[in-house]
Amino acid sequence: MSTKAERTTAFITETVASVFIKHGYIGTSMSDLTEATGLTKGAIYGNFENKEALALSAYQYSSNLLLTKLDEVLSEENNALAKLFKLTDFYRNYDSFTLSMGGCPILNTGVDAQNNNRLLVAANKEVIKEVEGKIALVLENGVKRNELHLPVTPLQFAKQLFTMVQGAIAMATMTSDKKYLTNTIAYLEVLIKKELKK
Amino acid sequence: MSTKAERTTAFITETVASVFIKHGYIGTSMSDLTEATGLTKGAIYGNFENKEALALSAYQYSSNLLLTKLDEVLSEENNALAKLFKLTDFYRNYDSFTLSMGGCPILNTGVDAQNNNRLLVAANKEVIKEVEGKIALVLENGVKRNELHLPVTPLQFAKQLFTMVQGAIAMATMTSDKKYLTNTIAYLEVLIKKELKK
DNA sequence: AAAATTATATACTGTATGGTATATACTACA
DNA sequence: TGTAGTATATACCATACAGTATATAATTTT
Repeated sequence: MSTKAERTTAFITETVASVFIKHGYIGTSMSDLTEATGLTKGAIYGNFENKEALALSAYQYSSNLLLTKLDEVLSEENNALAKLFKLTDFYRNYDSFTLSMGGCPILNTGVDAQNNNRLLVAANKEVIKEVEGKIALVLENGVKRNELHLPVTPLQFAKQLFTMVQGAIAMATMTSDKKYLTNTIAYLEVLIKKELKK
Repeated sequence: MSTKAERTTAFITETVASVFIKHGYIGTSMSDLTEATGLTKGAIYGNFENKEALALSAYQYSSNLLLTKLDEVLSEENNALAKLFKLTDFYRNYDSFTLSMGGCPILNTGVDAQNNNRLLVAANKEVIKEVEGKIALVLENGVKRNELHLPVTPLQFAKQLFTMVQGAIAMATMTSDKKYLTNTIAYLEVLIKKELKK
């Protein structure tokens, strides 16, 4: 079993993750973090070197939740097309998935940190690559197993798909209107049926 | 001609606009603004009630640059389809258009202000509506003049189009990779030819 | 259970923050 | 050109910021 200290470190990371996503790196103050955790600065600085290290740890925790969930969603089915529809299903209600996270970690961190924190930007780029890679892998295996055909390379199609999803997330976030998500997902499902189905 | 004071007010607004878009509302300090303008706090607070009023004025200036440009782009041609291709042409190099603005005012302000400034969020929602309205109007007139046909309502198609564009902007911004823009625009141009062309 | 170790709380840095009161410099009109 | 009015600069608030030194409390290990 883990030591008390390790559990405290994890507790801080998990607790502040949504605060950083909500208010951004600069927008989050140390007092926001002591308030959220119920701990003091001494406790926080005893577990993390500084605010930036904590923000990075928090981002890794949040993005990992997303990446793990995607793995889970994409492993529910065997057929590539079925996997893709599980994926669209997941993103149709992405707003409720990200509610407890404080928003979409990729979008919020990616935009907020752009001109403020290079480490977070770099980490976010890596996560985007991973997501695209997961989708591309599904497509690639689908082609190999002759379950679908693609108009472009797997990675290219994955990028295009994720771009549309991310656009829907951005619009839904900015307007507080879930319809952007539902409509885009509906469009994507038609697109998958039309373009990929053999 | 305008008075010196009016010109100073305009100068401050125009100068700080990109700073606010780059660093966000909270991420922008008064000293950032005095540095950018070369003026002192006395000058700034003599022209604006507070930081929030200045940020709002700056956002209105930035978003107006975009809205005006869109009007310009959409008035270059008469035919609806030609107008749409002028629009995709514009967004293909949107990154260079927004370079001097400090980024995309809609995306950056929309995401940054989400949990920090209600006024900016409201203003941004309004701008999104206006952009969608402009695109929808082109589509609507195109249908009326029998220049194209639509699978859905003009506003619905406009929203879907803008969502994809905004997704490309978000991805290009977060990854510093322009290909998201060029590829999405290429996709949209094919889509317009396939779906709307009579 | 006691001692050694580690983790957290308290109290405190120096600096930066948004904002203001007032003095000084400039502008615009007579 | 002189002067009233206005705009900007300076000097200053009180507060909040990230971060630290040290004291106290809790946890391990023996």
